[in-house]
Amino acid sequence: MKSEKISQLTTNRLSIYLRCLKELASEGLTSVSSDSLADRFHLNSAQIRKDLAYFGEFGVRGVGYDIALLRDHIIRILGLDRSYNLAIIGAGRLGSALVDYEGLLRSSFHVKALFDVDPKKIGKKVGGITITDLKNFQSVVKKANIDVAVIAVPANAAPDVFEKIKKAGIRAVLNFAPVRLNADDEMRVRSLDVNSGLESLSYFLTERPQPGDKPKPAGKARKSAQ
Amino acid sequence: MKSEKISQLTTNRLSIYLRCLKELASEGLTSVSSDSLADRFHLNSAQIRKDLAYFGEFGVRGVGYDIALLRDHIIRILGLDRSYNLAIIGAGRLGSALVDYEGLLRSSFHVKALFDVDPKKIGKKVGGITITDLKNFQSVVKKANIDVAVIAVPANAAPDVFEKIKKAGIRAVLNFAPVRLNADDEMRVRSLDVNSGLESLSYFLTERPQPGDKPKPAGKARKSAQ
DNA sequence: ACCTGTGAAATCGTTCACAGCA
DNA sequence: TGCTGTGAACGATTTCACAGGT
Repeated sequence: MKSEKISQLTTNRLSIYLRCLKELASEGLTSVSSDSLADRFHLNSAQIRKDLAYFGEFGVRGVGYDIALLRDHIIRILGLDRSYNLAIIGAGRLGSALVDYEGLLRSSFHVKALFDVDPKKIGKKVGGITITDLKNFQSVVKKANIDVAVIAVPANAAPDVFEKIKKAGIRAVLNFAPVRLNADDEMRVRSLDVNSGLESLSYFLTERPQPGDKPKPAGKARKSAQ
Repeated sequence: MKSEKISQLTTNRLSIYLRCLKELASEGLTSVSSDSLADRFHLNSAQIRKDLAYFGEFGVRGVGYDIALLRDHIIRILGLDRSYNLAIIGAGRLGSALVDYEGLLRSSFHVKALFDVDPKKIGKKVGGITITDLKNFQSVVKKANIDVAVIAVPANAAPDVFEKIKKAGIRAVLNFAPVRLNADDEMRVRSLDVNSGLESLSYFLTERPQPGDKPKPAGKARKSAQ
């Protein structure tokens, strides 16, 4: 508990716990122990306790956690007790889908701007948001007080867009393009990348006969079949 | 080296290395050292070497790695040298966007079926794929030899859809719904969850004054201010 | 009796540093 | 000399197991 650094693994799990607590709350439950929470959602109870302990003592020994209370604590810890303005770059199918994604409606995140470079799209509306020319990115971002940029453009356009985001001083990026974006320490990029997801599934489906009967030497021409 | 278990972190990085190698190859380069690869893409060269070493000796001491060769090795390791049939469940904006997502076009993954429950959608086409009634899931999955299911339905529908996927014997799932799906060991679920992504950004943006000056005891009523 | 919070142990992952090959 | 492959050191994360509240 001292002022240690909190690992990202921990905060990602807080996000999961929050979702679980919301589900329990919606069932009308009021209290839960780390064990029952773990059983129900396939988590580890010691880890739940440890994760929470980094931030305070939210439970009562012998009793468990008050669901509503713990939920609100996690909301505060994650910074979800305020609202964030999003800008989406790329008004293709994905970008448009995000504008009125149901999950965003009840959340702390609100789409305030949608950009594209296609003159045929600029000026049109998607879910109440007018598509703006990417040329005006910087000024619109300032005016709308954007906190988070969402990259929903094709891979080849993503690096340029990322530079624009950097220049505009936006510190948080959600990236859907299948590219590596090199962020400095001032920024945080989260990539939700369909390809990586599928590739990891591919590895899982590839039943390796043995994970360790590998080909041997490298070299360009096999020295001889011998 | 020995038949150790390969960590998921390693295979995820292979996916990244693959992307990097493709980029280098497209620039006409033929050879690269772990150091230059690391510099260029902000990776760690020792880690690259170690990750690769789990699967074989792909490099040449004093020289480096042959880009095309290493790329092909990783493709084989990840099981990307064959093709996979996808079924997408949910023909909303997200599901439809995925059907002709550019990233999928040049990949090993091919959308073979698209399901929905909405009678108004069933029978219509999206990017060459006819939307099928979810009722026929099991039989269509068998006929089309589906390897991977993609969940693109609202959160409340996701658990039922997941059960259907399980019953149909599909072992790999890409989940876009913001819910926890409890997979057994036979299955692998990868969740690409917009909400978790945003919540992790939210934590990052929440400048904690000190990560460790927490509230203290819990308990319902403070015993006294004393 | 029950359940949290937490040191200590165990496990897992990363980085170092260098032997050995081209 | 240059760069890989790899034990060994280090660091991070998870799990155990129990002291201490209620």
